[in-house]
Amino acid sequence: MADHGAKAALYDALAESAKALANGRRAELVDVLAQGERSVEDLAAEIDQTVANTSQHLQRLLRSGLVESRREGTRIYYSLSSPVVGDLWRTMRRAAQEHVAGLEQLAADYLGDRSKLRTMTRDDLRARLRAGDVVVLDVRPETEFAAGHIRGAVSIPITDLKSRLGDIPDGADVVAYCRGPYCVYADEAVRVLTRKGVAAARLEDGFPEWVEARLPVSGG
Amino acid sequence: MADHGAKAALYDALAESAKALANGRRAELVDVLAQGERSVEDLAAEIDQTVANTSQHLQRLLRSGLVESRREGTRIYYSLSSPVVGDLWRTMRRAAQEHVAGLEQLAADYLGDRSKLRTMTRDDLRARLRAGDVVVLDVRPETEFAAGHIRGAVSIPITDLKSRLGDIPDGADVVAYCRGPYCVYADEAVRVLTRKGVAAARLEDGFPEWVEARLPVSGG
DNA sequence: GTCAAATTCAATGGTTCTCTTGAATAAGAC
DNA sequence: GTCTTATTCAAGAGAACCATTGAATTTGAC
Repeated sequence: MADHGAKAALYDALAESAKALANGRRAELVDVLAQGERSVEDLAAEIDQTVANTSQHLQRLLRSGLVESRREGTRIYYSLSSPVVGDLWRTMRRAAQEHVAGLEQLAADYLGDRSKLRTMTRDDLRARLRAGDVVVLDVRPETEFAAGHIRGAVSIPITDLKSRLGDIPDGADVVAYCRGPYCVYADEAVRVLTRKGVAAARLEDGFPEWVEARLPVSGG
Repeated sequence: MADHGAKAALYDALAESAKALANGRRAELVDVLAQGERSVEDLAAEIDQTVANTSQHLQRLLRSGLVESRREGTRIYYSLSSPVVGDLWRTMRRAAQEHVAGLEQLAADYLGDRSKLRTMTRDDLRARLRAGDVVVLDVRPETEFAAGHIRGAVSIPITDLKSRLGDIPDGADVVAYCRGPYCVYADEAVRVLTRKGVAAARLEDGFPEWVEARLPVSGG
């Protein structure tokens, strides 16, 4: 290596994108931002941190170039700079899933017992959608649905589900989805629906993965 | 969020895979390991660090699960745990390329002026290989070639290139490749060949990307 | 202009990271 | 057993990271 300084500097810079995501709180932020843009206050509530701390994490992401911001009146909205950032987050999650010790236990601690929840793969759902014999339920907040959703899906935010059970046709077979594989909303929805006697399954992963697989979407 | 502790712990664990790569030296290590297993001493030389420091970085990678090790006599060989790790490294690099400020300059500082080097995409090379009118030159060290290479490629390590120019048929159109888009070997090869009057281009990226694209390989 | 709301800034303390140094281990050769 | 080689361990100093706190800034409403 003739000139190690230059090589080191280059690889340090390449590692910057990993550094930006090398923190649980920032990972949470990117996970939410993968659903669409959000204000600082909103994000702070999502990751259960103070606004000041959230702001600092966002600025770190901003400096790394992985996110962008725009001002609208007194609010500032952050969003992912490009789809590559979502790819990075998902790949990173996949690597952790496969290799990080103890991850399954932590997932179980947070999500509860998933073994009794029926799940469905993207391909299965795609086929069922073609056949038209399934109700696809988007249980994310309304704004995320508006920013983009699985084509043919119906929006009932998880917060409204109990009061809007009447919206679901009798005898329907429901598939619920939300933000991704570690999002609790779809799990919760399946539990609620099953208790009410509605046949329900959870899509294995969420909307961003559906987009990544180039399956049909609406909105946004 | 009912139980933020569990969510935070889960996302901290997901961020572990990013933390493992959130360091320039470890990025260099993974880049080399993507070519095949290596001993600690060997890796230390590659990244121009002390053996002790290299060992500590390797153990960090080991703890994260991204790499594995095996003992052979007095040597210990490290390797990537799975292809997902290579995916992660490449995705991370792509994200940095697209978003990290100043990266191009740092690349130029390390690699020198590439503007005069003819380049070729994977698809181009694939077509030329089918046509059979090109000599593909693997300029990585012999052991990396042995661990796997582009089908039909010839091995002339960059260190031997000047003394083995006779091995290259007269009038050949040469495409050189090495470890990846930030590897200097192929650049150097193209410069040497061009100076000697041999028509030469550099494959845009290296062997791991060729494998990732599921293009034909031999060996390993 | 004043006031309120959303966000950022600046300073602090505790934790983790990173490189260095020199000693300790493990395996093979003799 | 001794010696050599490859690797790891242990301790320490300086830097970077992260959550907290309270003040400062920016914008819009009035």
